[in-house]
Amino acid sequence: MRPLVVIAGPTASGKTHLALELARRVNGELVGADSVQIYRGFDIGSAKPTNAELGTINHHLIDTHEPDERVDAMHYAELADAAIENVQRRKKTPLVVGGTGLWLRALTRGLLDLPAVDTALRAELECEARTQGVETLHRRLAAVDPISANRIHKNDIVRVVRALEVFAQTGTPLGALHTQHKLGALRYRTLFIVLESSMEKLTERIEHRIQKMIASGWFEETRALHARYGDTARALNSVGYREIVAHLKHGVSKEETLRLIRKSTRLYARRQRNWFRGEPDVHIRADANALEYDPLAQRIRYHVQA
RNA sequence: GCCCAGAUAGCUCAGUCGGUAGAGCAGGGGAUUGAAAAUCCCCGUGUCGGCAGUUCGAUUCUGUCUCUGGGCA
Repeated sequence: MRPLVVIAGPTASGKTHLALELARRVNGELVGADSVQIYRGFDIGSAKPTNAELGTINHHLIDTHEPDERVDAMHYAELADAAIENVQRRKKTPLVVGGTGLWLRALTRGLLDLPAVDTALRAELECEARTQGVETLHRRLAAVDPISANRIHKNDIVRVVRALEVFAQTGTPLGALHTQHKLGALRYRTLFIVLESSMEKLTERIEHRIQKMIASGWFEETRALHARYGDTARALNSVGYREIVAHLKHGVSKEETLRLIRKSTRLYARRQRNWFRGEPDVHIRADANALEYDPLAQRIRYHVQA
């Protein structure tokens, strides 16, 4: 197993900054793990590292896909495996950095071994959920996969649809597969760093960052993306972008839009914190400021060379 | 100075024909196995402005005081 550094944590916790700092010290390259940064054009609102910040540091899986393409967790993991191999072949250290928990888990531990998503089937189920109500689908799920039905709330359209989809594709209840699979062991020798911060501090940083994004033209960026891709870009439904789209389409005031962006960003940060809090095999949990300098670089060098 | 309307959760307010109260917003907690920045779930005790009176019992009725808004001088 080859070594790998993973830097995760909530939005605005300083992941990118730390990753760039480390990349310089350990001769590393960035491998993104971010479900919005992977799309071209989503620059300002996703806090994508700028060319100036990157300098000579190479990056992978950032800016690699068109907004109307579809990348899911499993596909990401395959792409990331390839990117990591590529970096390692050149005797450099991959620094996986991002806040998309499921993608990181897919990469570091693997998901269930299942057939690729059948988009037609999914669209059909979604349509049924919309016309007949999710509860109807949930009842159907209870008949074929009681374990999942019991675990998934009847309003959780994403998971109800996914479970029905898996059963339709494989004939096996997803619930049964889950009980067998558990969480796999780490697929790489990994130094897993999770950045943590109090909500107060995070809120402050989020506020500051949003101001900066607006000043850099986030509204204009969103307007252009929406004009070009409309509903075909799923990332337009992500934190901030979705609020700006509502402003453009339904005339929500700018003040109200900013208020809503702040709110959903904070909620998002909390969701991420919850996710990473429960993640096993994390080696370092700390505030980014405590990690920027030598002790960490030393440990990483040690870890990587060991 | 007089008249009227208010004073209840962090904010805006509802309500209790007298038995100590609940919505929205704000805020908080949690789930998460190919949509994941997605999707979903859970959480409301506060001298009911102060004091006194009536009452078995007052946030509710009465009086008074304070503050706020509006009107008249």
